[in-house]
Amino acid sequence: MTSAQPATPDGEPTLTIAQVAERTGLTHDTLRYYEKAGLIERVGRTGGNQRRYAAADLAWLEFLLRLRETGMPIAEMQRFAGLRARGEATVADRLAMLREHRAGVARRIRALRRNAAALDDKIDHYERLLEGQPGTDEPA
Amino acid sequence: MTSAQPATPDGEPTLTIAQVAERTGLTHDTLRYYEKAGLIERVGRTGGNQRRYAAADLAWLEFLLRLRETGMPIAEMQRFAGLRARGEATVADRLAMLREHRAGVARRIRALRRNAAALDDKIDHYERLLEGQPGTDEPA
DNA sequence: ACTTGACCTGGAGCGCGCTCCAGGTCCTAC
DNA sequence: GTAGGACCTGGAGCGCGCTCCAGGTCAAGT
Repeated sequence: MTSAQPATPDGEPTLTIAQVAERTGLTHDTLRYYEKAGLIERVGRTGGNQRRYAAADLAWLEFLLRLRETGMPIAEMQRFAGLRARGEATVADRLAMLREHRAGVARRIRALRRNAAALDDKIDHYERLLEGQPGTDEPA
Repeated sequence: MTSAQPATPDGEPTLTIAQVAERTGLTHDTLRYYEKAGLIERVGRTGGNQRRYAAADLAWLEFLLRLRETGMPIAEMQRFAGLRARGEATVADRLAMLREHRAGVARRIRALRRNAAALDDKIDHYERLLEGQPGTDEPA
C-alpha cells in the first residue's frame, strides 16, 4: 500500500517509531499505547530495545485506523486483533465482526444524512430571517 | 413538530422532566446537566420548584440533539445557545456557525464512505479466503 | 569522550460527556 | 395523615482514549 521503501520488500522491520508516527498520524504515545493494549502484536526491537516496524505492521495500523475512523471502540478492536493473532481459524469470526461493523457504519451514514437535512432546514430558516425582514422576532 | 398536546398550543410549560426524558431519549440527569451547562435556558418551575417544560423547550432540545448527533461538542453548543439567548442580533453568527458545522458533517460523511469502502475490500478479502482455499495462511 | 536528541518503561493525569449519590422536598393516592 | 414515588440540589465519580511525566538508556556526530 505504501510505495518506495529503501530496499526491504516487506519482511524486515526497519521503520522507527517516529517514521511510523509520521506516516500514520498517530503519536509515539498512541503507538506505544496500542501495542500495550494488544491492538498490534509486540513489534520487533533492535539490540538496544528500540522498536522497528515492518511494512506489515504499518499496513495493519492503517487498517486499525479505518476501524477507528468508522467509530469502532478500542475494546472491539482488541477483540478483532485477538482473533487475528489466533490465525486463520478465526477468519469466519472476523468476517462476521466486520460485516456487523460495516452495517453499523451504513446506519450512521444514513443518520448523519437525516440530521444534515435538519441542519439544512435550520440554515434555510436563518437565511430567510436574515434576507427577509431583519426586524422580526424569531419563533425558532 | 410534536403533535397532539393536551390543550396547550405552545406556550404553557406542562411537561415534566420524565415526559421530556421519554420523548427525547435523554435521561433526567442529562437534562439537568444540559440546563446547568447553559445549553437550554432555565426552564419553568412549579410552585414546588419542579421543572415544567414548554413545547418550545422540547423543540430546542430536539435541535440540540441534531447538533449532538452530528458530532458538535458541548462547548460549541454552549456558544450557539449563548448566541440564541442574545436574540435576533446574533442570527448572522448562528448562521455562520451552522454552515461551518454543516460543511464538517459533509466532510465526515465523505470520510466515512471512503473508510467503508476499505472495510468492503477487507470483507471481500475474507470472503475469498473462506470460500476459496480454507487452508492458506493469510497475508493480510 | 562527550553531547544531544531519539527512544525506553511504568504509571499518573486529563478532557469529555455524562452518571451516580446523598440528603432532602413535593405530590398523589389511599 | 401517611406511604411511596417523582423530583430537587451540589458535587463526586466514571469510562474512554489518549497524553504526559520521571527517570532512565541508546546512538550518531564532533
